Amino acid sequence: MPDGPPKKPSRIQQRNRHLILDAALDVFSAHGYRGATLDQIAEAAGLSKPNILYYFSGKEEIHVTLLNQLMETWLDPLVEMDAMGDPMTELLAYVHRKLDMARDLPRESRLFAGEILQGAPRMHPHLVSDLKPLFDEKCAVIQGWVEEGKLAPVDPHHLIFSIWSTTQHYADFDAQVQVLSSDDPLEGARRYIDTLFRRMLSIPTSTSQTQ
Amino acid sequence: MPDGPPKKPSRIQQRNRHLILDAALDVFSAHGYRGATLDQIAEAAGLSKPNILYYFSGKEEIHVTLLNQLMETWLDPLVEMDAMGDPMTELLAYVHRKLDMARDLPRESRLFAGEILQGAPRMHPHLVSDLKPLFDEKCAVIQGWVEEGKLAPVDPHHLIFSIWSTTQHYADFDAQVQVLSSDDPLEGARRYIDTLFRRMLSIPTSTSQTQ
DNA sequence: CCACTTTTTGACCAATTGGTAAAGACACGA
DNA sequence: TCGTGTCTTTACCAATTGGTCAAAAAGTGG
Repeated sequence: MPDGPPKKPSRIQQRNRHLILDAALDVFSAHGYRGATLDQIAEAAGLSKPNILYYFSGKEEIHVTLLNQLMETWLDPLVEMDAMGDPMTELLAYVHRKLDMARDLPRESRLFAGEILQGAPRMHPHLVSDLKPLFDEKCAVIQGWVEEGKLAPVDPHHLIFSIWSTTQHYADFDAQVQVLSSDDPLEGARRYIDTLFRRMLSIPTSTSQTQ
Repeated sequence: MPDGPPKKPSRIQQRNRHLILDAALDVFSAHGYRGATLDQIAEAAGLSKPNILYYFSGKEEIHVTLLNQLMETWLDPLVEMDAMGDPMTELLAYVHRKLDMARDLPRESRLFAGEILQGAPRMHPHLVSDLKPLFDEKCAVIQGWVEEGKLAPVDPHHLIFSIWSTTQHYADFDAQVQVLSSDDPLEGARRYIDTLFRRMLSIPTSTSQTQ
């Protein structure tokens, strides 16, 4: 059963789909799935509502499309962590890449957070098929580093959880961070988080540690 | 202009208001403010929709009531951190109290997270009037501990942010944590987070540290 | 048992919202 | 210029949803 000619998308299609997805990212990340309306997305995109539905079959397809695109971007920093590199260097570089993402892609971070917060109704399959294998693989890498004595003893699973949570916090809880910070928090965050994981993962130099 | 007799709430009023708020906490934390419907809340509470509106003037009042109640509970662990106690003990006890809350009150954690994620539209005043002063006060306490040499040098603001994010992560991102964990993650989390902040805050024993 | 207050319900409404149908505007190659 | 397929809009639903209202039903004190 042939699929028919795939038909490359026209210039206009590319432009409008991109317009819609960008507008939808704004709206979904600000109000959540249920809180977002097609009218809001249409207005933000500068198109009419039926026109939106000419490019996407419905609200859900827009949301799913965003989530799919996001997954790739989201996993990339972890993918880049190299088992062959220096453990401390690789892990700290990963932390900094995640912090860069919280700074540069806060809408994406909030979209992801909102989806997970509500039980990942649309993303659960992706978590199992894409995230889980990568997560397991990188946990094994870290475990290897620990066993080689290149890192202080640490549970890789929770280490990664804490990297995610501390970095994404600055995007997801921005409203709170803004209230509590006088100057731009991101610079301080960078120094603090670097120190946090450096102290967590450093092998004690010498002397006996208490207990 | 007298306020009239305050009229203590009847037994029935207390019971039904409590039923409604508990049901609303379920629904709001699972679907967010916009995603929740009065019908869902009514069904979860075992009451009819008009009956709900007999006890609360509208959807928003229910939400605001929950948020107000929550604020007290939420700040309590931080309030209990005692400037007179031993710094490391106090901070680690605070971390463990926060982790207890993520375990025992996940609905509350998600309600709070959802509100902040969407820019704290209803809670912003509370953040400024309640959270900010407490936060500043406790930051000063921690700063004092650092200056006394009782803790390793650390930015108190980001330290608290990282305590919040690492602990609440287990409630807010539970859907993700569940996918990635084989056994119950909370026990491992407790050990990991304890170690994380212990290493972060410990004064180096002796010897020179590299760099 | 009776008056009186509190609680509960069924019927209803206006606004919002996701989505459709069909006609019209537009682009573009022959 | 014309015709054909692409894109856009206008007008319109049906369902959902927050909320109202008046009347019925339960409590409650005397």
